[in-house]
Amino acid sequence: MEYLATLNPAQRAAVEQIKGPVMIIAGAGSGKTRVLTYRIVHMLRSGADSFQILALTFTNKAAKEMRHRIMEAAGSEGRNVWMGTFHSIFARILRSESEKIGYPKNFTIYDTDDSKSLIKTILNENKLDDKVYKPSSILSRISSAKNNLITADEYIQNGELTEQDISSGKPKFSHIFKVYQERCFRAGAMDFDDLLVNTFRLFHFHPEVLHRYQHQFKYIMVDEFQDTNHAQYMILKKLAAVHENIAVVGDDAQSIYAFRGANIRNILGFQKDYTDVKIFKLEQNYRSTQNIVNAASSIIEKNKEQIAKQVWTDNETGEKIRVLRALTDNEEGKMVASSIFQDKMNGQLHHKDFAILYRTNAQSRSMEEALRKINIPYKIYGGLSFYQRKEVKDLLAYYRVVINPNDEEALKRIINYPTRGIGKTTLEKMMLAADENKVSLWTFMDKAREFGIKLQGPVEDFVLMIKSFQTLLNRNAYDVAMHIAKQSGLLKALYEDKTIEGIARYENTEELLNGIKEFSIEDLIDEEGVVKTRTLDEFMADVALLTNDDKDKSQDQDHVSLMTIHSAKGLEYKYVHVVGLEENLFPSQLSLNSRQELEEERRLFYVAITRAMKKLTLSFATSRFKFGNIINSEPSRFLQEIDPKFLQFDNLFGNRGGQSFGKDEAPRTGTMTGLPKKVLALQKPTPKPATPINPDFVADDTSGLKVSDKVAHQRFGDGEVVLMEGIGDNKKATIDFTEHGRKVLVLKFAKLQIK
DNA sequence: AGGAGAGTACTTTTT
DNA sequence: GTACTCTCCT
Repeated sequence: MEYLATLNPAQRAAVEQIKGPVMIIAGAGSGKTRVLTYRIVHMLRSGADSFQILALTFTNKAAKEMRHRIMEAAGSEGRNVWMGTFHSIFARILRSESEKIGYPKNFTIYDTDDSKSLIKTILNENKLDDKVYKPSSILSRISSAKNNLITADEYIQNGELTEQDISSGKPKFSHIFKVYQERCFRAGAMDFDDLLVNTFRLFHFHPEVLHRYQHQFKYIMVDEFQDTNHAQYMILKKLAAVHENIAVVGDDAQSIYAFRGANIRNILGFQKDYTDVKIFKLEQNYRSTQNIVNAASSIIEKNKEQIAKQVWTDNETGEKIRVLRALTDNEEGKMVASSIFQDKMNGQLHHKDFAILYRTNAQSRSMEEALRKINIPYKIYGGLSFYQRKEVKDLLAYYRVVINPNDEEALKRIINYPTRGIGKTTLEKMMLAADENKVSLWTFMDKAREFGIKLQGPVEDFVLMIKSFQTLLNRNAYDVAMHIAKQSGLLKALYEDKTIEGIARYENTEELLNGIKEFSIEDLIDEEGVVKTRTLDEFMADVALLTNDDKDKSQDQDHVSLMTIHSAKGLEYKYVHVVGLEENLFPSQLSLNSRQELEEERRLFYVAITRAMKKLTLSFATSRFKFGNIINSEPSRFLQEIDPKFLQFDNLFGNRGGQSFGKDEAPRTGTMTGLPKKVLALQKPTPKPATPINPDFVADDTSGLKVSDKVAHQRFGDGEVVLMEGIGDNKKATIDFTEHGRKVLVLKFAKLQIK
């Protein structure tokens, strides 16, 4: 039991308690993954069979990481542990049981795009305005109903819910929900949420199936428990009901998925549902310096809703947290890039020791540009997944249709791609007729004669082509995949496109085919030693659940990592830059409506800063591109919530730190340099823009403004133009103000008098 | 039916 | 700025 010796008392106690309900509250950087891994090792050493262990995570990344660590610690024994995301494990169960609840074995998994596309179709057919019924918000409402295990029929019966829809101007919502569900079912398709709902239904209506899994999973572990939603928790409770060896690990301070239905209250519910629960708190942080840990604590204590715990560390005090101020988002990128360059040189570090974290994917652009300019290798994580690229989805859609022709979303994608003379009108007519007859689009096309309709030649040809592909399905996955890619004409269409993007698309398609090739040569050998051919439907089984890092080989290359804070959860880097600390960006404008949402943003910030081991740098820009034009931005309130004794204000470029935001800037000293006074004012509810000094101030027309013109600004007083740049609405003037220093003003907004 | 050009709406976060 | 949608022309 040598592995136990490396643990601290709290960790060790949590590892050794493998029986009964257990809750582990694990602060950031407290060795949570280690505890989870060693717990599994401990189970195996205590005589458990690996296939009796179920370990659930929330993201692919976390699952992959844990699998890796277990293989490391427990060797090949670890291979049989049931480990994966909720969605992938439940998909696996449903693959073998789906017929019991009326779905085909080869059911399709609709991704978000498929779901939205189906919703758009339904809106169209019902002549509903997609400005009122926005597909994304319809989908998220359907999703949240499902996450709470509310069926479409129950929804319609529920007066409170339908009342909400009426008052929000969407009285038809419940109808859309119902039709959506019927259409998914008819297509033999489950969306992401259905994987949970249907697992619950399976267990609920088929006790014998539940019984089997209850007995199989003697030990259950759940990572990131704070991120589970109601449906997931209800399934867990069912699965754990026989052995009750269920351990949940989580940190309420890192709950960042409430927007997706995650329910922190599950943590409280767990304590109520299992009164004999043993609770362990992991509070010692092994990851970060004292400055970082303490700064993080000073942030998170602003939240009202949380479980009391004291995260602390034995590590060195470390450097202060650096705060950088930039004029524009592009300049922020330059600052971050050159700061990485300098730190790397000074500290003899690798690029992979650095990460840049941001709130929204759109922010990656300015960082990328700056890194590229000074030749720093980088890699963007997240963003558009390989499997979400149009050309990849197109080819996958062929495979989906061949495997499950009722898959209407896939069918719609490929029926006229490459173009084969089946236009929009024909398609819509057929879809309407199919719906009237309550059959799938494919069934209608296939059996058109029985409905007394003669289809156009191209449609008949298409049906025959798909059927010919279907006869090949029991062969080797790669052979079939390649055959379809060629015979459908898709590969040819892509090959003929010689634009840069076209070539990239062709290469992506090739990459997908290569992936299938790799998959297909991993022959399976069964107990009798017979080599089993890997088929295309096996490859396709959970392709909808895969994300970028599932096919990523270049893990250990030396590059700076760029990602959203959400996808950084669970990771750590020596040097971390959190960028875009501006009001309306972080915290997001959309989160300012309620305290709950603001607290989630704050937890997100907490997650961001606790990723850093050695040094943390925060940055913000005072103006930034949005919707194609420049908007001014103010520093985030979060900057201000950090106890200033942990902060240090730096100015990498020139002497801008002494500049002010407002007119009433007092001289600053020492580490306070650059601390915007205006930020302090943000503590008050809504900061009003500064009132004009001179109410009679009248601005001149500045269209003819040029360098060395003398001007006056209503707040900054007198100054001289030193630089003009940009055209049209983006025309900017750099002006040296006598009392307020140098500023760049966008003429469209700036009120200036020419002297 | 299909493509090109113009117009518009948009940016949270992920399975 | 971009991605998607709509409309108009061939």
